[in-house]
Amino acid sequence: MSALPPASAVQASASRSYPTVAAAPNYPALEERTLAYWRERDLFRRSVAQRPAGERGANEYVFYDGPPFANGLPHYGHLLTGYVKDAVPRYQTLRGRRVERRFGWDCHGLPAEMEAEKQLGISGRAKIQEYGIESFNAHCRSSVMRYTGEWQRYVTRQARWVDFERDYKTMDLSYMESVMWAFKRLHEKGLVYEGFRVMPYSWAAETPVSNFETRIDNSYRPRQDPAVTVKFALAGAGAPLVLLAWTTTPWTLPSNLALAVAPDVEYAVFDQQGEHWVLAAAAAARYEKELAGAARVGTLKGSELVGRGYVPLFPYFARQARAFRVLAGDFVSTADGTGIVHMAPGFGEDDQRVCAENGIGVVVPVDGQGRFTAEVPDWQGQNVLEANKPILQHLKQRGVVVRHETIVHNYPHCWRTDQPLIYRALSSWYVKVTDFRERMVELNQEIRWIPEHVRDGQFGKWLEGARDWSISRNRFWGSPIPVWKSPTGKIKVFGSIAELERASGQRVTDLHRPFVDQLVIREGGEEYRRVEDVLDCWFESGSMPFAQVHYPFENKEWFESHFPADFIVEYVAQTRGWFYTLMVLGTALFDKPPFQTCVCHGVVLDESGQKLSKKLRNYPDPEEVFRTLGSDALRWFLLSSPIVRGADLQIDKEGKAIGEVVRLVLNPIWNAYYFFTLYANADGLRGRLRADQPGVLDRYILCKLRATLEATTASMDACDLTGACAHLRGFLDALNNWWIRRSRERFWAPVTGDPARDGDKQDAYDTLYTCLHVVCRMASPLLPLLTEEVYRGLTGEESVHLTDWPDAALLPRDTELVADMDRVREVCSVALGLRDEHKKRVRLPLPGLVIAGRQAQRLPRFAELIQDELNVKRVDAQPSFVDYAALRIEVNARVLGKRRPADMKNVLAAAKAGQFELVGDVVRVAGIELAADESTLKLAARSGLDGLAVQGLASNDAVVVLDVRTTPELEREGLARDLVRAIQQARKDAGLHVSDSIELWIDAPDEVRAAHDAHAGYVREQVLARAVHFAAAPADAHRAPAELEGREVALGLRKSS
RNA sequence: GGGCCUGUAGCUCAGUUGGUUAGAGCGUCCGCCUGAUAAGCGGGAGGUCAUUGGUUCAAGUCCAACCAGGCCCA
Repeated sequence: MSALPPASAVQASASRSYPTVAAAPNYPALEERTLAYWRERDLFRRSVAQRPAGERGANEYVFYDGPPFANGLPHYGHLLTGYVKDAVPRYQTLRGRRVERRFGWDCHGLPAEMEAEKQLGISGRAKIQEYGIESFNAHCRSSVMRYTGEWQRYVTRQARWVDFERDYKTMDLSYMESVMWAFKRLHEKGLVYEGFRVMPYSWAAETPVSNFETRIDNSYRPRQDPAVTVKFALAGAGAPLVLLAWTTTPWTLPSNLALAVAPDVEYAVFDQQGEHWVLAAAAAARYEKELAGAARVGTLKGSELVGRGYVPLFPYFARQARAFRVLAGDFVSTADGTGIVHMAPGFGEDDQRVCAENGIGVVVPVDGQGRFTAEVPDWQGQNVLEANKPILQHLKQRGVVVRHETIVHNYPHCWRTDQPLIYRALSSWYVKVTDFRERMVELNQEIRWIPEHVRDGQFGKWLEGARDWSISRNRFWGSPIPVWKSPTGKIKVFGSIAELERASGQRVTDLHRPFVDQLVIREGGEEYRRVEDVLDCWFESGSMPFAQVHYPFENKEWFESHFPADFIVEYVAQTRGWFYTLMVLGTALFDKPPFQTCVCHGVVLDESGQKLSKKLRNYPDPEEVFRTLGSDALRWFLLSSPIVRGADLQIDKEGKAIGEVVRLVLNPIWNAYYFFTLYANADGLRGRLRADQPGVLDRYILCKLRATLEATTASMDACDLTGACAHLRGFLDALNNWWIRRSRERFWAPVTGDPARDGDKQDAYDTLYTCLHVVCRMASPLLPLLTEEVYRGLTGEESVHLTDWPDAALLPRDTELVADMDRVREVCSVALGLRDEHKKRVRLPLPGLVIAGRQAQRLPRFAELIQDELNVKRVDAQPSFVDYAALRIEVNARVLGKRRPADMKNVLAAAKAGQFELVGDVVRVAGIELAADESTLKLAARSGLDGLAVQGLASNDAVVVLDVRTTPELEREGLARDLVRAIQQARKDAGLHVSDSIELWIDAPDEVRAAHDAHAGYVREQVLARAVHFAAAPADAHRAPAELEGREVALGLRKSS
């Protein structure tokens, strides 16, 4: 295998085993080097290429890229999605799968058009037509790709591997042809129709928006609107009955054609100065003021009102057939308003439906820009929302307004123009989603959602309530609706360019408007012209599984083996967007769920829970984070947080939390690597990949490594990146803060030639090497840049991303050892606590430690380790702790609870109070004899013994007894260690290398000299002193004053040759 | 009005099929340690597990109601 030296090892000398590693690396610089290296080596492509696709793609892991719209710069949300889109495929690649990753661009749609309008300084459909659709679309085409360079830079910098060259664009001719095909297939299946229906409409953008476009991206915002109650006078004989109706859209009153009541609701009649006002009895309390002085004179069921005619409020549509009657409405509630609903079928969904059921037609006296038409001459040309005021004024003058107030409610706004939407009847093309809704609900059960609740919650519920999807937009920049109409209303639908060319007799090289509009089809003496609309761009994003490969015109087999996707990811709101449109088209066209695993991540918020906003600048600049902390830190920060499981994530403005990742994750890996190379180079040794080391410490960490690997594998298999991060961090702690700490001396032990000692040294190298080797591969999807640097430095191989995921079977499994060692760590922790409490510094040796308890017998093999860690002269184990502590009984509630539930209260209370009998092995509590597995004997509390410090373990089944009685010899030894420590610090301050020998001067009180003399060999060996002088240091030596337990010491040292 | 999610230490979050004394990281204070580690270790302070009821021998955990926040839908 060819192996260039890693970038950081350019100056590595031949005699060294490993590159010279910086103690404190500049991560961003390191990342830039690695990115350049990947590029030079074409590693992404090769990492994909080296994995076989398998028979009909059997070995492929299929990933779909949700197309972003490149009209703005990427923000944290995109970066997060990008990290997930990268980490999962990297993992699967290491697992041996082939994972193609093609970048996609969303090009069509309103955002592009709005941007173009802004740039061209024109606004509105009329202006665009005046400007020319051809030039307008040409402008869209170029402006839509404006930020692609920026995107590519961000995506590359975040170390996301994705193919920008074989990308797909929704505006490509091949893509659009596939979309056209999809439309025709739906039409053939009878799933497309043209209808005249009320839908959300943006008068500012002059286009309808689909029901789910209004739901994405928080388009509902508080808005102030008038809320008025107006009087409708019932026609006919008898007392003048007046119905009170409530509305927040006074501008729809001129189009009123009916009133609706709930048939089962009780309506009250009040006599108000001769008029008989009618409103729901439940609503009367809300009108206390208006009804002041009015007497309730009667009660009517809603059904009694149904069918009654009333006097039109306005003259405009007074002659409308069957209109101006009271209808029964199933949607009428008394929760707000009067329980009587004014109906304008042109401007409300319920209104239209109920009116249609009662044979009342639709009137829409409002034009495309939201202005009244000539049908309402009094306000002709006025924007309907602005007309609210004059209309109200007019009605007030006529005395029909009972109440006028202002309310603030959540109202949908156009996501592009920020203007309030209106509801308005329009002609539009629909996908008959309601026809196969049930099937979508079924297929949804086959999808694994992360988080799980999305399946039956947000997404499942949405599917159950799915409505027909309006897919036409009367705009310009988009895929055309491939429908041609004749003057007599006959239609032709085309599903390919070839069909279109045949029918029109013209070459077709572009499906965009206006070219496609010029194609006229003459047949049967009629001229067919295309309906003007273009497709909702969401139809195109939902088409990406097949349109990206120009299916079915090309790549038929490919598509069939690459649908559905194994994995997709986007933020959770895409349940209304991309996830949904994929589902609709996947079900309608192929009767399959379009993806098998879907990760829905949450939203990145600032530290106070606000959405990130460019205006507020309430988040750290991503580029700045890349420049100062690096991409891996940001990646880990995001992937390790619950945001990947759908929760929200708060990010502080300074990016402190990202900096912590450097300290807590990156540095530990780097430091272990640094430590390894430092000594390996000094010793001229290399580490080997092996796992049969006999020492308990090595075996422990290798077992721990295996457990970590197994857990991480399971997490990654489940796309649980957060879990994987947690497992890895746990391991790093054990490796750095236990294994390395306990093993340091093995590394700096001199090479002796004695096989036993040298073998242990090699074991240490091999263990650390193996751990790092496995960690790098395991962490490579989560820290692709850092692990690349470390892995290459360690192995000399080309790339960690070309290797395989480690095999757990090659590592030892010994759960008992792991449990024992974790217990040893706890013993040490407790003993250090005792030392602290008794003010016995660790450098001061203590005579001994006793571990007492049933499990203690397992600990002798760790005695040396403990002795070393705690600086005690001996470690003993005792099977029973009765000599050191009182006992109490701990009831195993789970077990006993099953057998004697009713007695639990008494037993537990007695046990807690320490009331129990112990006869031999039999425990009796509160008169009940407990079986062996129903209780455990534990320590009650620590009890001090003379000269002994005692403390129980957290499990309370063993006790640590530290002998804290010191002797003059021990004090001397402690002092000698203090001396060594001071000299080591001086060495470090003098800038000496760990292997430099020194000449040493000590100017110190007699006690220090005595301590030194008693341990002279130890001191000299520890500090690599060739000679020690008890005198003041010469002028050319490095001098260091020190204080040893209150004694002033003047040290001097000089590197000796 | 409805659905989904969340509410646990100053902050960010874990908390198994209900089981006795609710944890971690960060921050903070004190101490220790330091030939890899702008690091590490030990300890202290910091909690009415949002609230209220219920089920149960036993509730952070299950149920109901309610409050607050987020998302989604009316």
